[in-house]
Formats: sequence, structure tokens, C-alpha cells
Amino acid sequence: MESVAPRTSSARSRPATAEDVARLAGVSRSAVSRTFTEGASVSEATRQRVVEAARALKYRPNLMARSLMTNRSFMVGVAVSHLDNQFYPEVVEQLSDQLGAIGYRVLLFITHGNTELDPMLDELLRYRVDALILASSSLSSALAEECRQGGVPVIMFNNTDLANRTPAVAGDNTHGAAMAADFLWAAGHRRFGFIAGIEESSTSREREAGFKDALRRHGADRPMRACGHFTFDGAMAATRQLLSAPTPPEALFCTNDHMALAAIEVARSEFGLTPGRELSIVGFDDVAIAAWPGFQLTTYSQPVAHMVARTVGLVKDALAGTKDGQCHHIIQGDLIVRASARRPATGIVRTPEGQEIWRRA
Amino acid sequence: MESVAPRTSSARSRPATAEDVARLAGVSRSAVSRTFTEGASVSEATRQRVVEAARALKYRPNLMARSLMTNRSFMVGVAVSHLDNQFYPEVVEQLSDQLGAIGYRVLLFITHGNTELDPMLDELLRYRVDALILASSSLSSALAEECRQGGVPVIMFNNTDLANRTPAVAGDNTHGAAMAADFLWAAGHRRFGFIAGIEESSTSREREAGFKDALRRHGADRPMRACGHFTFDGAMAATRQLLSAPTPPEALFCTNDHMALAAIEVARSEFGLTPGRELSIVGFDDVAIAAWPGFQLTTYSQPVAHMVARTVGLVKDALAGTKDGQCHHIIQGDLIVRASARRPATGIVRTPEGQEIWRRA
DNA sequence: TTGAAAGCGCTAACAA
DNA sequence: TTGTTAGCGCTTTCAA
Repeated sequence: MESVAPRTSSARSRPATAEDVARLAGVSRSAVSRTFTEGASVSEATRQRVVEAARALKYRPNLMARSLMTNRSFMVGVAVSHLDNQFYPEVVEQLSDQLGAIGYRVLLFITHGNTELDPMLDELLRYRVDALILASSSLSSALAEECRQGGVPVIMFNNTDLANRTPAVAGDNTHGAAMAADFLWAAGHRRFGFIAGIEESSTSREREAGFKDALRRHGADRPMRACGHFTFDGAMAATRQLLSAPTPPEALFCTNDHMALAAIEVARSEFGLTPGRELSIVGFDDVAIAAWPGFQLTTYSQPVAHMVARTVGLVKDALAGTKDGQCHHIIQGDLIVRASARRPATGIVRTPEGQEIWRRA
Repeated sequence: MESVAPRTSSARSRPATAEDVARLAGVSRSAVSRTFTEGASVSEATRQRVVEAARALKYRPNLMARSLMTNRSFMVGVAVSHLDNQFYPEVVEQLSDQLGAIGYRVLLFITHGNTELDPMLDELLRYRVDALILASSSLSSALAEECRQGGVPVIMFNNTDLANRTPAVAGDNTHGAAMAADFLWAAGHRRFGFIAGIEESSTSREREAGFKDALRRHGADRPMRACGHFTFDGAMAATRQLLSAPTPPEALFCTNDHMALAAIEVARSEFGLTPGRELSIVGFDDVAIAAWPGFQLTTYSQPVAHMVARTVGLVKDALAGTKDGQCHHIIQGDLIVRASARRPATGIVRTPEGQEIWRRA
């Protein structure tokens, strides 16, 4: 490098501070602060001059500095295990939107289903997030207790942790899975298969229990079972395993859509079965792809927007100190009837939105 | 509520500060600070006592406070337009992972393709993020200039903004689209259709130019054209429009996979066409779903991990002050050959990973 | 309504 | 290696 770059006046200039603005406007720092604080008492005259000076200097209040005094960072930590299925991206998008609407931003953590995520969350807490939302990730009771002590509300999403008594928002796993069983039974199926998600997750366990209990009530045989670990490849393998059995199942319930879609793919491409005809497949979530013409997946819906709204409500309550007694918030869904599973003779009704859902007799 | 909840000693206790730790350990605040600062000089003895005291008090350094002195928040703002296609969730996941590996966290912004996102980004800058990554979102040159002045590096991802001279990382749009054209030409097609994304986006424009220029070189007729706006529904409509023409195209190039998948769905379910036989469809991105048995989408790949690695590299350089001359970083991909488009007689080779790709003669 | 002053929790010069 | 001191940019009493 032969020549020294000229130091243009604009280069490297540090962002304007409240002090700078105050000086230019000929007022005190406090006046500047008040101008940028909702509902503080400033005369219209000074407010005017401050705003003008701020604009001239392109002043932006430093939220980090503010948080030091207010103890509010206006950030919410969101931990999610993966973004490679269809459900969680929608959850994250909704969280970002709905938290954004009340002035909060999402600090994202992707845990990769790591069970040992305490270190990650520990780090997250250094950022002094105002709340922690755990979407399908859990934390140790020790850390949960620390959060409680530290005044950081923790809310679980689509996953519950009975031991911790941590507030949680989830779909109606038991009911949804039971509906799936009842629906398949009503369609005349008698030989069932079940594909589990992650064995340890409350979500998978509850859906399994709901499914099996309902089958038992009907007097059905125990379903065949395989584990798909909530992954696409895992579900493909699980489907192969079930469909290769000497007497394969006539109907398959998968604990989420991501796996149900994998099951459809395998059934079609490897076993030449048409879902809805030779094999019935039911999922859980009602992700966008489930409605694509090529899948037409019958599935129990999790209304993400509602679930997120409830979650954000819990965040607000917790931040406002409104202690809310109810710990687990269960959000009802519907069994959306499409073409991937045989239709029962009765019980299918059409909603005003034009969707078909199934109601028990 | 009849009884007042007992104030347990642990409840509402504010998190421990460096001061608290110092007092308990019998050292100064600086000693505590140094203990938690990489490569600071502390004797093993004091370090020991500090760590112990910190553990006892469950001390966690407050990164907000630290950032006030260091001017480093260890947060990177990531603005992404949507999470409802297949590409961006993967990008966000990679960004989170790779930034996480160098100690940075993602502060997420979802812009919903809002062209007027300056207010959003303006707000983001209040958080004093150390860098800003714009994935398929652009910002005004005014704000870009402000960022530069404020010392916040801005990097565009999968989207370029020639006017701003903002550093950008993108796939090889021109080359990829030309490859798609050459591939379809080599397969013997002569009547082409093109589905655009968002008209204003550099991504869509470059892919359109690359595709059309290549066709022109072959002496082909101008392709029929429709706009899918990068959305699934938009692409379905666009496909219907093209396939309903009196002389519909034999081959369709879509500017991303999300739209190509929509095209496959419509071609199959509404026109009874089998992609790869009666109609060839080529996409761009190579998202995970493209490889599903039911789609087998031929597409030009964008190696997300590589692209993100380059992006993170730019962030590091910018933060280290290593000014990097090259402004647009173009990452090469491959034309992944699957079954959604007719195969040319020559040029298909198998990679060591077992994937088929196409090389021009 | 306004400004002065104290302080949020931390780091970084500077002496010791 | 350590402690003291002076801030980082902001909010918030407290008097005026």
C-alpha cells in the first residue's frame, strides 16, 4: 500500500450519543432521554429541538445502554431444535412477528436437538433476554430454577416438562392422536402402525399414549411401532420397516407431518402404494406442505398463530408480573381430512373456510 | 386470594454482579472482569477464588454492560424476507451455527418482503448489532451509508445491490440459469417457459437474463413468461397460465425451487403431465425437498453452507478491519440432474457423492 | 418542565 | 499481578 487513505470526515465516526444531541439542541441529556421515552414530560418546544438535532446527527438510542438502567433488553431468546422441518420455521416466523408487534426482538438459538443445551442457554442468559421461549427443547431443572431466580420467565412451546412446572403451550396431543385413532378405526382399519418421534420428548410420548389408548378402547390390536426420531430419513427407514413386515399395517399414524410426508414418499415410491387407497396415513401439525396437491395429508392441526399468540401472552404476563396460575396451555386443533387416509362413512363436515374436518359421532 | 405468598429468599433476587463476586472472593471488580476475559493476566490463585465465588452466586457477565465498553455486542442482525419456503430456513440455520461458532448470536428480523424496511432496520441498529446480514432484503442507500458511517458492516446474501456497492454473497445466477437453458436445449426442447420471482429482485433479474441470453445464443424463440413472485400460490397461478396457452411450453425454468415445486404440483394434478416426460421443469437452489422421491427436481444448486461460510468470513474481515476489495462474492453451484426434466444424451456425470450433475460439452 | 448528579454492570488505563 | 479510577450511553431521582 503506497498511499495512506485520506480520513474522510464521515469515515469511522462513532454513532451520535444523547450527549451529542443535547449539545446540538442546547438542552440537557435528560431532555433528550425524555424525548425518546414514551410518556415522559417534555415541553413541545424542547421536544421539537431535540428531534431536529437527533435527525441531523442520525441519533439512535443505544438499547444496550438503556437496558442497563431499565433492566429490559427487549429481546426474547428463542431456542428451537431445527429449522429443517416444516413446522418450526413457521413457529419462528410467527414468534418474530408477534413479539415484534409488542416491541420485542428474537435472539435465535438452534440447538440441534442437543440434550445438553444448558451451556447454550447459559450463554443466552448473558444477553439478559427478557424471556426465554423453548420450542421443542428442554432445559434442566437447575437452569430453570436459575432463570426463575434471575427473573427470566421461561416458556416451553410444543413441549412440556412436568417435573419443572415450567409454563408451556402445546397442541392437544392426547386428543389429536386419539382423534387420529378414532378416525382410522371409523374408516374400517384394523391393523395399525405407529411412527414415534424422539422417544424422550413429551410431544411424541403424549401422542403415542393418546393413539394407543384410543385403539385400546376400540379393542384393537396393539399397533406395530417404529421410531422415526422426528427426522425425514428416520421416518423413511421406519416406514420401510413397518411396510416390509409379513403383515404390514393398513393405517399409519406419524407423530408429526414431517415424518408423515416421508411415509407417503416411501409408500409410493418404494412400495407402490397409493396413500388413501392401499394405505392410510395420518400426520400431526398441518404444515403448509400437507395441503399440496401431491400429498393431501390428513392430519391433526396445530394452529401455530394461536399457539404463538398464547405464548406471547404468557411472556407479557410474566413481564408484567401477572402471575398466571395455569401452567400448561393446551390449544385445540382439528382433524383435517384430506386424501391420504381412507374416509369414514360419517362424521366429515365442511368448515366455513371450505376445509373438511372430522367430528366424532 | 386469601393468603399472601411468602417471600422466599430466592424469589425476585436480582442476578449477581461482578461487584458481588468480587466482594465474596475478596478481590477487586477488575480481578473478576479479568477472570472472565480471554487472555487477561490473573494469577491462578485469584482466578480460582473468583470462579468459585462466581459459581456460588451463579454469576453471569452481563453482555449488555460489557458491550458499552467494548463496542461489541456479539450479535449479528439477520434480516430475511420469509421463512415459508425451503431455502431461507436452511440459510438461517447455517448462519446461526456458523456465527455461533465464532461467538456471535443472531438477532432475527423477518421483513415479509416489505420494501419499506428501513424503519425495521433502523430499529435493529438500536441494538448495536456488530453486523447486518440482509438475506434477500435490501436497504436504501441512505441507510446503507448510515451503517457504513456507524461502523456497522452490511452484507447482502443471495441478493445484490449494485448501486450501493454493498458487499454481497450470492450464487452464480447468470451461470446457473444459462446452464438450465443449455441443459434443456441439449435435451431437445425448443419451446420454453420462464417463471420469474419478484420482478425487482436482483436474483430474479439475473436468472432471467442468464436464461434468456443462453436461449438467444442457441437461436431459440423467446420463452413464454409469467411471474410467480417467489411464492407457492403465485407460481401455481403462473404455471396454470403458461400451461393453458394454445401452444404451451415443453420446458419450464423457475427462478427458485419453491416455485418449481409448485409448478410440478400444478403440472401433475391439474394438467396430468408427468414432469420429466411430457414437461421438463428445472429449478434453482436445490433445497432438501427437491431430492424427495416424489419430486426429483432437476435444479441448479446453491451451496448454502459455502455461501454462509463466505458471508461469515466477510463479517469477520469487516469486524477485524481487514478491508476486502472484492465486493460481490459469487459462489458456483452445479446443475443437479434428477428426473423432473428430460435428460440430454450427453454431459451427465456422476460425482463421488453419487449425485448426477450436468457439464456442458 | 428542566438540569445536575448518581448510577446501571462492566472494561480499560494507569499506578502500585 | 493487582486495585483504583474513570468512563461506556443511558435513565432516573431530586431539586430547582
